[in-house]
Amino acid sequence: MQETKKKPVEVVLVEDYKLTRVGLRMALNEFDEIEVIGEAEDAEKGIEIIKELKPDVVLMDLGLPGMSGLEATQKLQEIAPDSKIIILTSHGQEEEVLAALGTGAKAYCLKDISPDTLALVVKNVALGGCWLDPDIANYVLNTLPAPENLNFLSTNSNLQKVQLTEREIEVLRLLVKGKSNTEIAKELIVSVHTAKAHVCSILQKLCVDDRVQAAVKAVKEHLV
Amino acid sequence: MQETKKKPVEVVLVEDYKLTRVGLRMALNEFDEIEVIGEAEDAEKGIEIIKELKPDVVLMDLGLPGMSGLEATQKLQEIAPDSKIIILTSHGQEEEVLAALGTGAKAYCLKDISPDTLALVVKNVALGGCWLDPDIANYVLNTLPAPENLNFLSTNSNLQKVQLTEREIEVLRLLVKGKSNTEIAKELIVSVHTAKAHVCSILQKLCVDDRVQAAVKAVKEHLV
DNA sequence: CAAATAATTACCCAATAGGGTAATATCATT
DNA sequence: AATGATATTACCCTATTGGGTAATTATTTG
Repeated sequence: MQETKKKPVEVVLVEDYKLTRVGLRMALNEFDEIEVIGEAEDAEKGIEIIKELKPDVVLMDLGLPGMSGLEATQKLQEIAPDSKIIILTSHGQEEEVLAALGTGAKAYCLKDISPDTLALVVKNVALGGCWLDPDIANYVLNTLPAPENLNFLSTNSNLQKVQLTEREIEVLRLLVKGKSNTEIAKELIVSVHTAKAHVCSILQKLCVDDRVQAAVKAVKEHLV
Repeated sequence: MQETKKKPVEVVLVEDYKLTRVGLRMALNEFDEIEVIGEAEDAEKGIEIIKELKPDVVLMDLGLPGMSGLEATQKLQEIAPDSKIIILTSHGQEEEVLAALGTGAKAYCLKDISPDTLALVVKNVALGGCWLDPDIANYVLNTLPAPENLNFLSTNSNLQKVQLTEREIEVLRLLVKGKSNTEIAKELIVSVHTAKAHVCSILQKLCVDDRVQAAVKAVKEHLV
C-alpha cells in the first residue's frame, strides 16, 4: 500500500534567509512525494517564478523585505490561483493569521515545525485541504461560530466564556472605544454611578484590575 | 528518515453503520502509525469508551441515531478535552460544518475521502492541527476575515505608520498590560514623571485621547 | 560645531478611576 | 409570595490620569 506512483508535489519556496531556504529544501527533498522546483528570496521574484513554474504548493515566509508575504499571497490568488499557499512564519499574531487565511492561504505553520509534519502539511495542502498550526488552530476555530448561534444544539455547555449581561456588553463596547465613565453614562442615558457600577462588575467578571486590561481582553477574546 | 518509532496514534471510531466502521478500521490499520483502539455504534457508547480509552483522535460520524455527533462532540470537550475530534460525514452542509468546528472539532472530512488522505488527517489532527476538506475549506475560510483586514495589510507593508521610539514601545507594552504610570515607572526604573511623559507622547503619536484607546490600538495594530 | 532627537525630570491642576458598601426598582422564575 | 438576577442610583475616599509647560542630559545627525 501507500505506494504512490503519482508525480511528486511541486513546491516553490519564498523565504529571505538563505539558510532557512536551504534547510527547507533539504528537509522537503527527503520525501519522495515532494520536489522543490524553485526558490525566491523576496516576494517579487517569488511571484515571477510561481507565474512561470505553476507549482502545486508555495511555502511563503511572512517576514519578507519589501513586499510582504501577505501582499504576495493576495496577488498570487489572481496570478496563480491553482498554487496552494502555505504561510510559514515565526510568530502567530492573531490578526496576521486571519489576514493570511483571508487572502487565500491554505495553511499556517510556525517555523519550529518538524520536517515530518511540514511534509504532511505540504501533501495535505496539495490535496486541497487546509492546515493550521496547533498553537493557532484554536484561535481561528474560536472565531467561527459561538455556540449561541447554533440554536439547534443549544444544550449549553459554555463554561469558558465570561458571562456578561447585555448591558455590561454595551458598556464594555464603549469602554473599548476609550469612553470615560461620564461619557458612557451620557451615551446610555444613565447616571455616572450606574456606569461606574457596570464597569466595576465588568472588571470583576473579567478578573482584571483596570479598564485598560478589560479593553485589551475584550479585543483579544472578541467579547465585543 | 521518516522512521517514526513513536507510539501509534490511537483512534476511536464512532459510526453507526457497521460496514463503514469495518471499512474505516481496516483502512486505518493499514498504517503503522495509526491504531484503532475502539469503536462505538452510537454517541452514548462512544462517549463511554472515549472516557475510558482516552484516544488521541476520535472519528465521529454526524448522522448518528439518538444523540447527534454534534452533541457528542460538544460533550467530549469537557469529558475528554485531549481527544481530538474529526468529523466524518457524507454531506457538507454549511451550518453543520460551522457548528461542528465551533463545538470543538478539529477536522471535517467527507466520507468519500481516500484512505491515504484520511490517514494524513488523523496524523495531522493528532499533532494538534486542524484540517478541512477541500470542498468546504473555502467556505469556512471565507467566513473568517473580510475587507477590514485589508487595511491591515496595507498599513503593514507601507512601513510602520506610527513611529514610536524604543522606549515608548517599552512603555506601551506595559500600558497594554494594564500597568499604571507608577508601575511603569517602577518597572523601568525611572521617575513617575518620565513614565507620564512617555505615555503622553504615545497618546499624541497614536492620535488617541486616553490610554485605553492606546492599548486597543496597540493590540489591534500589533504595535507591541 | 550646531541642530535635532530622545530620554529624563519636575510642577501644577482639574478630571477621572476604582474600591467599598448599600439602597431601590424591575423582571422573570419558582 | 418569595427568590434571585439585573439595572439603577447614591455616597465616601484615595490614587491616578491627562494636559500644559519647561528644564536637563545624551546621542545622533547634518
